[in-house]
Amino acid sequence: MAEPRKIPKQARSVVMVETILEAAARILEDDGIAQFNTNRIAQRAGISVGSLYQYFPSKDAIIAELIRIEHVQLLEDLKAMTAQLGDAPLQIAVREVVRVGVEGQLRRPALSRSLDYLEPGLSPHGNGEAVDAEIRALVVGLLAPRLPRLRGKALTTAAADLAAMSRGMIDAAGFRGETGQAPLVERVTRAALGYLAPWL
Amino acid sequence: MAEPRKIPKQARSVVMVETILEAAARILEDDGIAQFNTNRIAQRAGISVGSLYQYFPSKDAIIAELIRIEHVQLLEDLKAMTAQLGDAPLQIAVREVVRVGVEGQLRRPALSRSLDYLEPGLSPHGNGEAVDAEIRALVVGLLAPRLPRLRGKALTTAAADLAAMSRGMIDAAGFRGETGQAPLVERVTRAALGYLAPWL
DNA sequence: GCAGAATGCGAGTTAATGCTCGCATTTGTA
DNA sequence: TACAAATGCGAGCATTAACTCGCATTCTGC
Repeated sequence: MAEPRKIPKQARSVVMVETILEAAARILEDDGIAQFNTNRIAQRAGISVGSLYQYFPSKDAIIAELIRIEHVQLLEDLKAMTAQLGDAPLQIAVREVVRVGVEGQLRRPALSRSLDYLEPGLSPHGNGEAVDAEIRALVVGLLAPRLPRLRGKALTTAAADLAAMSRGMIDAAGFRGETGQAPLVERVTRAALGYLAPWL
Repeated sequence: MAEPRKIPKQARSVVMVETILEAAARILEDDGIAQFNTNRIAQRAGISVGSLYQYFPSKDAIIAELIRIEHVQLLEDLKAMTAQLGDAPLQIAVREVVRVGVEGQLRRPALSRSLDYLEPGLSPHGNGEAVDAEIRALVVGLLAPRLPRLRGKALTTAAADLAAMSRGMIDAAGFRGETGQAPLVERVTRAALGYLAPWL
């Protein structure tokens, strides 16, 4: 999974990259992982496979880029939320993190679920790792000052557990067709706070 | 995904079915989903593709059977546990359900994760649905008498949420290489009880 | 307007893989 | 032993899909 062969310089090629990614996303949403192939992406995008391979070295690179974009979006949303948070207590902080997560995953539920399922299949050390590390660090940064007794390995484990349980519940809810966000935020928040209770 | 063409009648063919399933499981564990194909399964099982297709009508049928076996095992473990449970309080009941789930998923963590990942890709209405319904009913049957105020839609949603959060956390723990079960059981139980707290 | 760079094309190549089919071998039964 | 049913085989067919490559078109700077 090397870099794209060409880096878009002209406006039309920038548009093309966006068109490819949006077509890929729609195929994951509408047709599912099994139908996700480069020929179909090109067709849906209204371009040729050749053009696709000008900007993405492989099919996996397209998936990786979709995941990266989603994670970057999540990171930005989390940063914006954190800025508003001040020194709010743990209950509020956790609820806000969960809310940002739910909003992000339910924006395009089928797409998010597909990407969650595809993620572990990608090459272990993509360049999206940096973004993920930043997300983990941000969550740890929210928990640590509010739970002084939670530190060391338990702290990173907690961040991983909270992420895993949220993702699991949100994916399942999206799969069941749940669209209302508020009740889901409440449920996930309860579970998360229950998890963290011993350190409160 | 129809029934197998032939139903094993002689001992050797029963052995063959088991050999095929075990080979398929090992490929999922050792080589990953990408390498999971019928030719490789036959090779690893030391039999021919033709023989494989005598007993499984398609590749998906093999996956479905692996999932079904795992779910049947889970159901039996849950039943055995329930029989021992008596009228233990909610905290104990939840911990025991979680423990059975953790033990089941961490018995062969990589396999369970692969199957979790493959499950949604299968044809929607496989015959494994009956087992799943029984599992859900059993969990509901454990929760309902201990949480009288939890009923109706909230009850089934709770069962689904608890399953999703457990699976998410356990899969992630397995992925990180966590092998000790007791700490994981504790963490998942805390989250589950936190989720259920409003109805206590 | 022109040259060259950038972009775009899509038929074709190549490899992987799900699955079939006609035949060979083994097993159960009389 | 004789026979049929059950089981087993694996070369090969058919399809799918990732990816290439030589050529056509469009844009940019001078």
